[in-house]
Amino acid sequence: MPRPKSYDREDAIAKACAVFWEHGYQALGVRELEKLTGLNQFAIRSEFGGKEGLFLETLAYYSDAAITGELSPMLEGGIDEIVAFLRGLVTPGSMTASDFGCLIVNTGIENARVKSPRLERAIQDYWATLEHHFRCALKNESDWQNGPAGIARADLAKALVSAVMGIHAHNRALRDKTAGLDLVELLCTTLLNLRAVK
Amino acid sequence: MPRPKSYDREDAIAKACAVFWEHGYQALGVRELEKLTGLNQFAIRSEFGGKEGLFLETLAYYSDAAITGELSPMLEGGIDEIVAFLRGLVTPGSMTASDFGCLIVNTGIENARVKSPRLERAIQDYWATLEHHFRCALKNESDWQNGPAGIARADLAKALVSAVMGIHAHNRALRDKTAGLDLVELLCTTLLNLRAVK
DNA sequence: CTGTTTTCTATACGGTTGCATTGATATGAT
DNA sequence: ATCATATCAATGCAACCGTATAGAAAACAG
Repeated sequence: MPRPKSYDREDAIAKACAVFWEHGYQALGVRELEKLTGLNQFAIRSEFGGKEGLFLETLAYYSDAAITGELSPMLEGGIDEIVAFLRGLVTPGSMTASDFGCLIVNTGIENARVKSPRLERAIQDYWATLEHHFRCALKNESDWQNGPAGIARADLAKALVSAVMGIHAHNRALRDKTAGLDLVELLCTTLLNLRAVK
Repeated sequence: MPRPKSYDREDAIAKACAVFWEHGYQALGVRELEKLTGLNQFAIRSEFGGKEGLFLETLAYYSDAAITGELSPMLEGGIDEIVAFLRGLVTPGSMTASDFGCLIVNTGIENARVKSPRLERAIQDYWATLEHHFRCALKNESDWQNGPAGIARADLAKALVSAVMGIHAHNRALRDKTAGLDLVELLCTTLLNLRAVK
């Protein structure tokens, strides 16, 4: 029987997620990664397939947590659920509000250089999923195809995706998890108005 | 008399700006920087004070170009000028529309790790300037302090700053300078509506 | 042509990168 | 107790990092 592993896999990924979130992918060396996660170098290679492999698992872990924990109410909900999600982005204590922004946003900006196809796909999938959730909530809310001000549902969903990126980017740039608050409230007002005049 | 320099200072900064914009700050090595800008390593040290010095001049160059070339109309203009600026962010051919996003946004996300105080200040100054320009244009437009939907002018200006970050981040993440188009149009609609019911 | 000045090219430096290798170590089965 | 197995800590590797230094090269003054 083999020697037992000195780490808990899930726990290690959670720690890796936190440190990649804060420091970024390229900037974080393997040796620093060891110290911060409690993993040893051999484990990073054999268990995760090196630094990029660990990072990919981290992205999946982060995405799953966000989707099941924060996005999912929008699948069955409406504008109220969109509003709740948006407010969560700038609410201290919420999973999606962080001084370090969003791991996916950060990676999307980094990866324009790294150009890893695997990272690329993880990122695009996440944004497609977010857009899908917005679409669902907007569709659930009503049967309008074109809003009162000529706003198409599909376009509004895409616009919200850009806005979410901006809220996260602002939070990180200012190291303040509430930096994007004004955009959040503007969007909430717009969405609630949209329903009022529906 | 000294040996003449083999480079044009302004031209070198413009090239450095382009490559930092595309590849980021940390990710771009000095040797690669040499090749891409035509500068030699000695010049980077003696003329600009090393890699960070060159990058700071690059940030100043980028900021000045954006402020004088794209932001300034908002100082004397109104909502029309804000709309024109926002549309420029996703209009191919515009200086502020790029597959690589925005140098300041990218740096703001990188610098959460780099933690250089000099970079920090350049970034914060830029966003403060952008917010100021939005404020001016909104103030010029009318004398309302609180918009019809309870939107304060100062809050709207801050919201627009977050939105600009999001548009750039989306453009870069998708390597498509029009990715943020839907948010741009949503904001334009909101702004023009705001004026209509003023 | 010589001397002075500044930039140039080339090389060197210590430190870090991600990954690979090696021999010790810890487990349960036999 | 011995063995098989897989993980561990430690070290080595070539490549790169940003910077520093040294000698060659290019300009003009005298």
